[in-house]
Amino acid sequence: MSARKTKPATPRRRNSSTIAPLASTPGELTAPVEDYLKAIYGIEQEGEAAATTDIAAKLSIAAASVSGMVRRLADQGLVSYERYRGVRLTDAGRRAALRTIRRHRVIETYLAQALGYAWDRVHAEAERLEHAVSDELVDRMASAVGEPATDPHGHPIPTREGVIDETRHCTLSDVARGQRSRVTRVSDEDSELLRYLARIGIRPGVVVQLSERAPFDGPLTLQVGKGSCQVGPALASRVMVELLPD
Amino acid sequence: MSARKTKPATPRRRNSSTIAPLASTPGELTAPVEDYLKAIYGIEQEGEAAATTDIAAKLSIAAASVSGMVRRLADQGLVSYERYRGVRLTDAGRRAALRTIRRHRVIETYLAQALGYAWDRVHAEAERLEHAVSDELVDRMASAVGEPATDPHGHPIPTREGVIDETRHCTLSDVARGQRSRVTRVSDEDSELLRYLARIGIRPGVVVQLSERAPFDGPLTLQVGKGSCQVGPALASRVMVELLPD
DNA sequence: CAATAGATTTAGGGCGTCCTAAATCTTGAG
DNA sequence: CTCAAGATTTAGGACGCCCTAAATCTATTG
Repeated sequence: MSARKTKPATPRRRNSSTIAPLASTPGELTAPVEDYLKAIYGIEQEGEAAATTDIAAKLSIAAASVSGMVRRLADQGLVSYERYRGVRLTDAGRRAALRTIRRHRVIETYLAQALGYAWDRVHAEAERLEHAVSDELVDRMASAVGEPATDPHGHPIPTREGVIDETRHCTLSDVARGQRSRVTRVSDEDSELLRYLARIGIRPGVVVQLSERAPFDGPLTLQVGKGSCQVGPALASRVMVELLPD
Repeated sequence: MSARKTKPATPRRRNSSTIAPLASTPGELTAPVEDYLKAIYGIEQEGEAAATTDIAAKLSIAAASVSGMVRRLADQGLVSYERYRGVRLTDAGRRAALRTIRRHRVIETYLAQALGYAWDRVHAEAERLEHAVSDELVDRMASAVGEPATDPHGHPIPTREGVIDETRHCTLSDVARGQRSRVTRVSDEDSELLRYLARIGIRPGVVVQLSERAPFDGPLTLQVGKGSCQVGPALASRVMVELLPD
C-alpha cells in the first residue's frame, strides 16, 4: 500500500491557516482536553509520568487515540512529552487540570448539600457539568455551601488560585491489625461501591479499627462505630485513611 | 523505573455503532442539535416552516451549514422538510426542543433565585448548562425554586411532560396611545438591553401606560410606575405585554 | 414571460476526536 | 546479549459540525 521504507519522521504541520494558539488563554479548552488533563493529573499524583496506556484506561478510549491527542496537548503547551516516554503536565496544564478538578468537586459538594443529591449520584452529574460551568457559577456554588475544603467523598477541593492539598493517604489495605484509623476519602467513581460504603457506615470522618486480616490478601474485619463488618481487598484499597495514635 | 501497571486498555466503545440510531432515544442529542431544535421551534412559533436563512441567522452560522445539519436532523426523525421548502419539527423534534427549553428556563430561574444571579447574566450561563444537566437535576432545581411557571424574563417554562403556554403576546410597539398594559415578557438574549430595562423599571408584571407615540416609528413615551421614559422602537419591540382594560 | 435577486443546496475542505490494524520501540527474562 | 511481550506510535478511516465558493432553484417583477 503505502510506500514506506523507513521512519521518515514527517514533521506534521497542521493548523496551517490559523495563528499559533496562545496556550495561556484559559476557558477555551474542549471537554475532551479537560478530561485528558484531569486524567493525567490523577496519574501523575501516584507515580511517574503518565503512560499512554494508563491515560487510555482511565478515559476508556483506545491507546492509539491517546497518542494523537497527546501531541495536540503538547502543541497547546499543556503537556510535555518525549515519544515513548510518557507525559507530564506543564504549569499551564496543571493549572487547567486543577481548575477542572475544582469545578468538579465544588459541583459535587453543591449538589449534595444544596440540592439533596445522594453521594453516589453526584459524580456522574459533575462529570458533565464541570465542562459547562463558568468560574462565576463555581464561585457562587462554593460560597453557597460555605467554601468547602473537600467534596462529599473527602477529596480536597483546589482553591480558586489552584492550591490543593496533595498529601498522600494510605488505604485500608495498608493498615496493620489492631490499628485505628480515620477515613479521609473514598473513591468516588463507582456508584455501587459508594452505596455499599454508606450502608456499612464508611464515610469520611468515620473512625474504623482493623481487628482482623485474613492471610493471602483475604478479607479484613473492621469495627465501624459499634458494628463490625468484613470487606475484601478491592474495597479496602478504595478507602483512604489516616492512622490514629493508640 | 516505575512499575506502571498495565491494564489492558479495554477499549469499551463509546459511540461507533454503524447502525442508524432509532431517533426516539432522548438524552443523546449533541449540543448543536439541541441548539438547532430550539432555534427551529422559536421560528415556527412565529410563522410558517423555518427557513434555512432564519435558522442560520438565529444560530449565527453560515446558511450552507444549516442545509447539511437539517438533513442529519431529518435522518434522526427530528424534523421533516422538503428541499427548498423549509423545515418543521416532528413530534419527536418538538419534544426534544421543549425539553431543552425547559432546561434552559429552569436553570435561568434557579440561578436568579437560588444563587443571586442578575437577570442579565442568567441567559449565557443557561445556554451552556442546558446541554449538560440531567433531568433529575432540572427537576431538583425546579422544585427548589417552587416549580416556577416562567423564567426571570417572563418566558413560560414547559412542564416535565412538554406542555407549554404558547399564547402570543403583543409588544409595546403594538400598543395604542393611552392604552395601559402589563409587561409579560422581555427578550432575554441581550444583556445590555436587560440592564437598561431594569434601570427604567420594566420587568414582567409591571404596568406601563403608553402616553405618547411619535410618528414615523419614533420613540414612545411611557409611564412606568410614577416615572416616565421614552423608548425607541427597537426596545419596544422586545417588550411583550398584555393589554389592560381601562 | 423572461430575467434576475435572493434563498438554498452542493462541492470541496478543515479541525477535533475517536477507532482498528499495522508498524515500531522498550524492556525484562532468560 | 538476544528476543519476545507489551507499550506506543503511525497509517488510514469515520463522523460531526463548521466554512467558502459555486451551482441551482424559487419567486418577483418589469
